[in-house]
Amino acid sequence: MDLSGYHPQQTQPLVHPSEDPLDLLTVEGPSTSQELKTESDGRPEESCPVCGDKVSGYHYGLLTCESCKGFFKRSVQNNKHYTCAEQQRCPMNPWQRKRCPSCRFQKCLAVGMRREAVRADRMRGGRNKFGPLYRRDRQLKQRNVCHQVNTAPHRIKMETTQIHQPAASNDLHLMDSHTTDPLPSGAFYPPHMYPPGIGQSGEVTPLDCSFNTDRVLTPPSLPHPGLYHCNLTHLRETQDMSYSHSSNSANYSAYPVNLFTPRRTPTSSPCSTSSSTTPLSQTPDQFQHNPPSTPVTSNFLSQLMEGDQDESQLSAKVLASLQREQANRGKHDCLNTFSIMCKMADQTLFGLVEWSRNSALFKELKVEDQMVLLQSCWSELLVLDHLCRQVTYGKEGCIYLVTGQQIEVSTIISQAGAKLNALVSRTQDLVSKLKTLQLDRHEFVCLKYLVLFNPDVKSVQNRRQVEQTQERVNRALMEHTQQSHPGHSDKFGQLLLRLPEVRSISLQVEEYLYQRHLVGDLPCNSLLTEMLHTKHS
DNA sequence: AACTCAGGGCCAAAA
DNA sequence: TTTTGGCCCTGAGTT
Repeated sequence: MDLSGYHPQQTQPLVHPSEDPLDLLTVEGPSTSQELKTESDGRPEESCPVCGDKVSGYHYGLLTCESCKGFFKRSVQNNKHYTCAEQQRCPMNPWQRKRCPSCRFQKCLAVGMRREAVRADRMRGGRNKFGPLYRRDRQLKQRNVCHQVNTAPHRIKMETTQIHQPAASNDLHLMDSHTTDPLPSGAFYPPHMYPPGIGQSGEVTPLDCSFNTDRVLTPPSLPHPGLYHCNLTHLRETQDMSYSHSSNSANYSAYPVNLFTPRRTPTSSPCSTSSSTTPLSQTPDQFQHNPPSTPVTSNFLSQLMEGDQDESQLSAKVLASLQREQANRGKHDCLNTFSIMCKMADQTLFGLVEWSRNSALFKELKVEDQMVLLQSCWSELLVLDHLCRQVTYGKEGCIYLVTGQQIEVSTIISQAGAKLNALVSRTQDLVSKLKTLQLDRHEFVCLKYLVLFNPDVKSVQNRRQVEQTQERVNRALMEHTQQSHPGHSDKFGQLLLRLPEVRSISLQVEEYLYQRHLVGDLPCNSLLTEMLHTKHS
């Protein structure tokens, strides 16, 4: 047993800016984040993502040690059901892995080991269906090692490709983009370039999956120990994290390490969705409503509005990302609906993190406080962002996606499971209430700030500063609502009353996503997954 | 045909 | 007695 190199929290991210087509296949799939060391002969020597022991080869979808291979095999073959005597947070290392089979098995699943790879017929020998992916993964690793040797340290780690199972039934249809969409999707995709499953204007595009039953296999190598028990404190320590990589690769593994790294120039981020200079003509009329305000409030509100996300840019970015993902997969290997939704959410989340990072108020905080605040409210921001989109663009009975596409709520209800249905219903109820309140862009931005600057978050160091900012935003929101809707004296109070519901929905979203993650449905190494892990670790 | 390597089985050791 | 984990066998896929 070689533990000399076991450092669960330390990963050496790499980047491999090759022009090799293989790179295109790798850029958006879940990454291989297992720790990667280099032996003297240049072969990669990795630690098991479950327990950190020495890897013996690819087993059931990813590189693991012999011990976890055997454990996983026995657990699946014997249909074991373990129960954790603690709080399902047992430490997993070579010395303690035997203590709690429940946590061990959960972690096996969480890091991406595949039940399907354990043969029901118990036939020995031969190769499984993951063979080509193991090979590709290995090639990438090898190249990463070479590149790591030849280039500077602290780069973004290469990713592996995703593999696909035959499409499930229960097709879900996406409706075409809205007629008043901020970004006509057709403008970005000539017909022949349209990724399968991504609707084009005027078409009804089937997606080969359902919310409930679809399963796309995760890649052979998934998260690393540092991800499973991650905290994001390593983010700010990482140097030389170039944002530019996400422009052509949307490298998910790049997100976490990039979040709190100072950017070289304000314009260097292709992912930036901020656009104080973006013409408002791209936004709906209701968002252009800019009532007269007192100079003080007006200035502060203007400050808050700076860097507000531009829907068209975000939409373009997400669409482009999905297109790349699908192009990398080939026409017979479509993303399923749930994966598409996750990727949309992931991109949106990245945009929200960018938004906060661009905020002058947020930048005044210590990096540590920025991290804990974002870790605390990311799902609320996502929910608010979704609500804002529905109130602004959504039609009755439809859910408007960040890409400009729409899904009929009835379609979702008919195909999704109970939990997702409950979530959709709750959210749609809230959308109705907010539509009644006629929220404008300023008010949504204020709500986002109120959620972000939450002085109640544990371990905030400069609580006073957070509190003061929240109070300022609160005041600005109050004055704005009074001035913009003088006939609606209680609008301010009504808005604040919606926040607990936002909070509650966001927690439900987190719970739902985490459960799907545990069964391997969530794309690994997304910012989404990272945030989920941070909260659950 | 030889080689590769991932899944399965075996069994001594550990719990 | 059950579980673990290292080692070896098997055989489909690759060279």
